[in-house]
Amino acid sequence: MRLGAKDFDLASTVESGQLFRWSKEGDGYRIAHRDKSFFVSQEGDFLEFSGVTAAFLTSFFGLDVDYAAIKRKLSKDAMLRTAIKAYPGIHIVRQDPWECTVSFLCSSFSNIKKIQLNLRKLTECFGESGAFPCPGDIDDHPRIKSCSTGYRSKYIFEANKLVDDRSLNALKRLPYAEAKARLMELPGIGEKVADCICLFSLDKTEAFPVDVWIKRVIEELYFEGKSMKERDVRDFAKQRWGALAGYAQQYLYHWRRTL
DNA sequence: GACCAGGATATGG
DNA sequence: CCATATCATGGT
Repeated sequence: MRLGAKDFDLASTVESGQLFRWSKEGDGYRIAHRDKSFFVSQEGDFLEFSGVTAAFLTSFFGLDVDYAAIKRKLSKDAMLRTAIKAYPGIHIVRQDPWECTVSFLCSSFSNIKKIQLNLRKLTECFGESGAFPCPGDIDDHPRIKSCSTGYRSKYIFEANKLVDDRSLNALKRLPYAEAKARLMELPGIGEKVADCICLFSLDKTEAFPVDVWIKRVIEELYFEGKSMKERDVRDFAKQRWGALAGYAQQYLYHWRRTL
């Protein structure tokens, strides 16, 4: 199937650290998410895809969002304009909240390769016929640990007992601050992980996850390399970009990492 | 508020 | 082969 995708870059969107269960396949990507597995490739302004509906893909990759308008506003910032020019087609994905939660519980003090390994093993270990396990299914602590999750295993084990799809999806209807506060009630979810879940699965575009890379790039571009507190980085982003802070984060993150 | 453990992988020397 | 860095959090 074929779908128009203007102002969208599949490669940088998939490879910008939002998604973990994907691999290159032929001239495109095989992407797994919850119970879905689909193939996508891009030729110019069109996506060639199979395994999901066009409606799913449109929502998943945010093809219904006016990125031209977002970039126009953010490009008033000279620093940000450079990052946007480097990868102008990056989109924020709309993930499933549960898979997103488990993914970023795995992410703490880790790296992308290892997170991918964790999620591959968790899916093999607890999932049914290749699908990502549902809330309630990841219920064996020693086996979670055997998925190379280390000290994060107890967080995954607890989160699996404490949430379900309905409660997580209900967070989409709450204001950002409330959704984030609810997520942070779960063990292992602090400010950074909560912001990732808000931005990548709950449509909270004002969320600004602060990791080592974002902290570094904000210090370099806006504060002459002087060391900042994470709290101050978040406050700066909120003040400067407001509801578009999440988009700014993604452009800056991918640009700085691929420098 | 600053420091530290905990667990595994990839990369560079 | 060893040293080092890695998309943080919770406890002290």
